[in-house]
Amino acid sequence: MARRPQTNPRKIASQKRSRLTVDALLEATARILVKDGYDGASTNRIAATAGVSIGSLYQYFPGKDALVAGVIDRHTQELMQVGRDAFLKVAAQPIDIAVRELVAAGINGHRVDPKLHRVLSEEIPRTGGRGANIDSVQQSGRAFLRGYLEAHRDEIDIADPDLAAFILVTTVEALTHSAVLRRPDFLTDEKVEGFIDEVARLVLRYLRAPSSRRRSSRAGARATIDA
Amino acid sequence: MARRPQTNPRKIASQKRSRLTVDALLEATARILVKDGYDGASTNRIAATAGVSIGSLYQYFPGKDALVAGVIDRHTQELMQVGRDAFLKVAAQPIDIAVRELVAAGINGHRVDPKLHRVLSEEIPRTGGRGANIDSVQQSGRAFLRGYLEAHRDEIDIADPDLAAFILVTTVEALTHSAVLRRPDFLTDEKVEGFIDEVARLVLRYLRAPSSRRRSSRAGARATIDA
Amino acid sequence: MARRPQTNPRKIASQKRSRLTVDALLEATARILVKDGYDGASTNRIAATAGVSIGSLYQYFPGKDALVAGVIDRHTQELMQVGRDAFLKVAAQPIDIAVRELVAAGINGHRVDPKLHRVLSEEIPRTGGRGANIDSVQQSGRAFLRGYLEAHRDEIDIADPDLAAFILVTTVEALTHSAVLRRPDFLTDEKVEGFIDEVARLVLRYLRAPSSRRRSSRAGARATIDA
Amino acid sequence: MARRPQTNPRKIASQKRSRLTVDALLEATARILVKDGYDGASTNRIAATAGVSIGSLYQYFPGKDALVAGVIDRHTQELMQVGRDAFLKVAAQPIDIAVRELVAAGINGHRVDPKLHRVLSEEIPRTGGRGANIDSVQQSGRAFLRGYLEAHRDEIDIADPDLAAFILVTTVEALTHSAVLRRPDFLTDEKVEGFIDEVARLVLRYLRAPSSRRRSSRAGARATIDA
DNA sequence: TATGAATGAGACTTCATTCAT
DNA sequence: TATGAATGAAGTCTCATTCAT
Repeated sequence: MARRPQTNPRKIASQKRSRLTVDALLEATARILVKDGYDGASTNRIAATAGVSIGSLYQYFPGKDALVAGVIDRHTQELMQVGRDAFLKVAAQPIDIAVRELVAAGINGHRVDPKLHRVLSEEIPRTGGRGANIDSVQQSGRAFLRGYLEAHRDEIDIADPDLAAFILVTTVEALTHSAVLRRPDFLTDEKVEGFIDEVARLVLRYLRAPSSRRRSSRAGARATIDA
Repeated sequence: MARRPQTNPRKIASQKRSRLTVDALLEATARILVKDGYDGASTNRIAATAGVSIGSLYQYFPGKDALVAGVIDRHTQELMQVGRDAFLKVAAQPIDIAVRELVAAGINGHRVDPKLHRVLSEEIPRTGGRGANIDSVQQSGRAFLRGYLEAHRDEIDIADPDLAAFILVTTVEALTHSAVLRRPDFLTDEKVEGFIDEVARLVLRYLRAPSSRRRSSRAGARATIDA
Repeated sequence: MARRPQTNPRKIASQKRSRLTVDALLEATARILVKDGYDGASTNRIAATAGVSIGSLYQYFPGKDALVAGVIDRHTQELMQVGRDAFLKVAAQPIDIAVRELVAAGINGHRVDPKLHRVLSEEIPRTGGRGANIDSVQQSGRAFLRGYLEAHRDEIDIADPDLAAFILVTTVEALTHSAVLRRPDFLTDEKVEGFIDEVARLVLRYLRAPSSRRRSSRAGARATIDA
Repeated sequence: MARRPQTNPRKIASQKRSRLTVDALLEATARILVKDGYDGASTNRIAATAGVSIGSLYQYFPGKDALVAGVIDRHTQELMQVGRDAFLKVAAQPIDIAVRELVAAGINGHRVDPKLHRVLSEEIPRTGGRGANIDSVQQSGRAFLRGYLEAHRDEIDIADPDLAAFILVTTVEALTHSAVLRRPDFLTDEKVEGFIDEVARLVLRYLRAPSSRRRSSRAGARATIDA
């Protein structure tokens, strides 16, 4: 009697609902993480903030760590997108242009959600190993960079691209990260260009073959640094 | 006559006992921190590991954070000692020599107790601001480095020593730290020299005035790098 | 059709469960308070006695004091009910009748749960001010009494009804309280009437205008006291 | 050699010292009790406040309760002294004079150290029974009063002196106590006389034989109340 | 599938008391 | 006799997780 044949739509509806619930939970987790840190984020609070019952939370996530991992994943995806875009953009550019662009991308990456980034990178690692982890961003960056360096190997003076990629990614990451956390004054509108220049200089001088004294870049604005 | 007043010795005796208790607690805290991270370190467990009653723990430390702060302090002292020694040693050396030495010191610093260092630098910031903190090591390094750079300013091509000090300390710290944690293969006996060379190269090329093309030391095997 | 939405019943069911838990906790608190006093009442013990987990206790009460306050509230409600009833009953009665009735009510009030009453009035004030408190019973009694006195002001010789109400309520409360605690012999069946007479005498002589020598009721056996 | 034969003085000295230590401890206990209540009074804190080591505290008192009992004793002695003095003073006085004096004494008793009195009478009883207890003051008062009533039995209209003594002592104690704690406005300089009058009136009307309409008192000041 | 009451291990902390020195 | 470091039972409370409805 009166069985509405809406099984399929219903399913879709519930799938949509699931998605919404999951999103709400991740959103709530991120918000709380930012506001009160890892320890402030209790599952009960996350559920409440998401407007979801604690029971439902456990229906979608096996536990607290899974929620945090989910947030890390989301954040990581965004950062990697920023990185990917930057590398795509500079793939064909000479190194002096490219380096500036990539350093700027590093800073921009840290602007996606700096507070969340701080919590995620400083408070999470915890008892080690398990779960998603922000390091994957660096791994991805390293891979892209190695590709770029190999493609431009005639412009640079590097023996071991693997080592160089490690050094550069680590360096740029650390400098932008550290600046965001400890020297935000370096990133004010009027000083940020100087900061980028300096970091780019560090990188360019490192990469550039001593002989290959500039020649490539088309003297664009400040893009050419007296390295 | 000649009855030496035993008041003082007695006091010293108890002071010694206190000292032992405190040391045992810090030692236990460090050990647990290394083994199970910040969250694994409960005051009960610390007391038990130290072979001390929980009451005694609270006689000397107002809580868990105070213990961790104590451990950070101890570790920080050691690191700063390594740094101080290195700077003293190279104060009068030309930059190419100095840089290698300092980079090596950076790595050595990370060898003091790498696991503890990891925990301390990755898991602690937590609830934020308060208390001792490993950043002070970098601050101290920055100060020393600024001093060195200013003393050797004719050898280098740096506009803003403050910025340069920030960049270099952050960079070297990050590279050695990252290598210890993520690329221990770079630090094996047969490869560590290559790693040091590469980092030194990064630093030297950054610092060196483009014109001041080497002239100083040619001595010391690999000490001079073709930067 | 006709599927009664079970949402509501379910909710009611859980509300019932909550109510049971809360009641069990208050009951346990009262029992322990009576048996071992305020300090004997730990949250753990209360939870255990109530057959409830400590977690549930904290779900409903923010802490020990809240439980005690809950017990006080319950007890207070009962006492005030006794008082209200008594005042209602005597509102239109002449003072000699009324006074006896009210004194009897005072004693009855103390019979509701004398041991609990003792603990509540002697051990609770503690850390002071905050929370429910047994004083409110006296306040309420004072208010009622002031009303009665004003309504019967032609029968009595009182200048300041506020002061008189304070004096009478305090006096009757103290006498019944003290008798319960320290002279239970005054309250045995064969002596209690004498005790009530005596207290009523104290009150009546105090209230009665020296001139208004009885005239009212002569009825009710011992109800009229030769005051 | 050179043994100073001061055994005796030394003993006295140490006895004196003991006395001082005990006093300091009781003093400290009282002070802390007043300032932070029973729960704020920890043995460690008492010892510290007294400038005595915790070990010494236990040399003189078997535990915390003993200290509190000591304080109660001291306070009790003072109160009883006030009571004794008052009864001595009025032993030969007619009741209207005597009652006023005694009520005043009740209030004065509460002025000895009201805060301490509050703590002692409201926070101490605890798990019951054991130790000194402020009730003894009332017992003593009851005894004195019974004596007075018997000596003046021709002035009064009381059947059972035991019951009357109980009623009066309880009443006066409760009224002064309650006024101190809850209606300090009744005890301001300009209102206290009115309060005493009213309480005296309560008492006198209760005691006085209906026929023995004043005659005794020598119309002293306000001493004669229109009862 | 959703709900939220219930659970209980375990974290942190205090404090009366003991005892070696 | 004094000292104060040490003890540890006991208390308060939180929070990840389960499970009956």
